[in-house]
Amino acid sequence: MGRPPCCDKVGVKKGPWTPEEDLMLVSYVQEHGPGNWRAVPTNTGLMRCSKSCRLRWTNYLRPGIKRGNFTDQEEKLIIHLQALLGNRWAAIASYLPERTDNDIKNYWNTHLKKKLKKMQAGEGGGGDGDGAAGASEGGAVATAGAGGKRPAVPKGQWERRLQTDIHTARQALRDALSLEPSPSASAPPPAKVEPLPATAPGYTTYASSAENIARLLEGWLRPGSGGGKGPEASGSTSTTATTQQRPQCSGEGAASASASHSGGAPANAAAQTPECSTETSKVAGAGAAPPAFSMLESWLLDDGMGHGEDGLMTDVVPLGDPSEFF
DNA sequence: AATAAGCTCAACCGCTCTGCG
DNA sequence: ACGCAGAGCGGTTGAGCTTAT
Repeated sequence: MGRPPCCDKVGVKKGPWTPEEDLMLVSYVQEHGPGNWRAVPTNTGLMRCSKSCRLRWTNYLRPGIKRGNFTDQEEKLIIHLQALLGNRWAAIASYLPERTDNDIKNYWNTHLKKKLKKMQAGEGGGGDGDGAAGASEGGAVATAGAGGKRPAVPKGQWERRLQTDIHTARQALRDALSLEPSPSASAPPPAKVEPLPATAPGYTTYASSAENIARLLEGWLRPGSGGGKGPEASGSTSTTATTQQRPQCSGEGAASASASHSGGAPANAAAQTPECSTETSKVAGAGAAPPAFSMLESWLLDDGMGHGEDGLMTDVVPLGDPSEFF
C-alpha cells in the first residue's frame, strides 16, 4: 500500500560506495550544503537514491566524524544515555557529536550489550542470565517508556520532563564543580581528547572534511593500499589511524556556505541538548536504573559520576559551548 | 596451512515524523 | 483537515576481516 521504496527504481546502484561516488557527493555537499537529498542524485549524476546519499554523508563523509575505538568515557556515556533514552541512537549521538548514530548503534549491539550482559551475569549469578540482556535493554526501555520504542508520555512532554530533570541535575553539578579549585586546572586537555580548538571562531568543519576525504582518497588511490576493499579498507585504516589524533576541525576557511550546515549539525545538537553527559548520568542514576544494576552502576558511576566528571565533560562537551553548561 | 566460527561495520529496508500545498 | 513527499530514525543484513581450531 505504501509508496514504493525510493530505491526501487531501476538503475539505482546499491552496495559499497566507490571513491568516485564519494568525491561526487562530497563536492556536491561542499557546494550546496547537506540537505535536499532528493536533488542530490539528479544534480550529481550519482546513480544512488537520496536516502543512500544522505546515509553515506552522515555516517561516513560528514566532517568531524571520529572513527575507531570508543574511549572508556564514551562507552560509559553511551551506556548512561542508553539507559536514559533507550535505543534512540540519534538522540544519543547528539551527545557524542563526533560519533554517528549508526556507529553508536553498532557499538552498542556488538560490544556494550555483551559487556553489560557479562557484567550482570557476573553480578547476578545465573538467576537471570537471559534476563540480563533484558535488564540492560528492558531497563532502558522501561526508562524510555512502557512501550519500548516510544515513551509512554508524548515525546515533547517527555523531553520537557527530561530537561527539567537535567536542569536540576545541572545545578547540582554546577554546585559541585564550583567547589573545585580551578576549572582550568581540572580540565587539562589530555593528549587524546580533542576539545574544540580555542580558536574556534573561524573554524569550519568542512576543512576537516576535505582533509578527511583527501586522506580517504589517498588511501584509495594508493595502489595496493590494504587489500582489495577500497573504501572500507581505507576507511578503517586511515581514518582509524587519524581517529585519535585528528585535530578535529582544525582547518579553516573552507566552503563557508556549507560550513553552516555541517557545523550546524553538531552545534545544533548541542544547542538542542546543551544538557550533556554528566547531568543525564545523574538523571539516569536517579530515576531510570533498574534495580539489578548495582555492579554495573558502580562501574559506570565510578568515574563517570564522581571524580571522572571532568574527563567526561571534556570528552563529550567539546563540541558544545561550555558556556551552555553554566 | 587450511578451514570454520565469530566479529565488525557499512549499507539497506521499512516505518514514522514533519512540512507543505 | 487532509494527503503527499521528503527526511530521519532504528532494526537488520551480509560481505569482508579476524581469530580460533
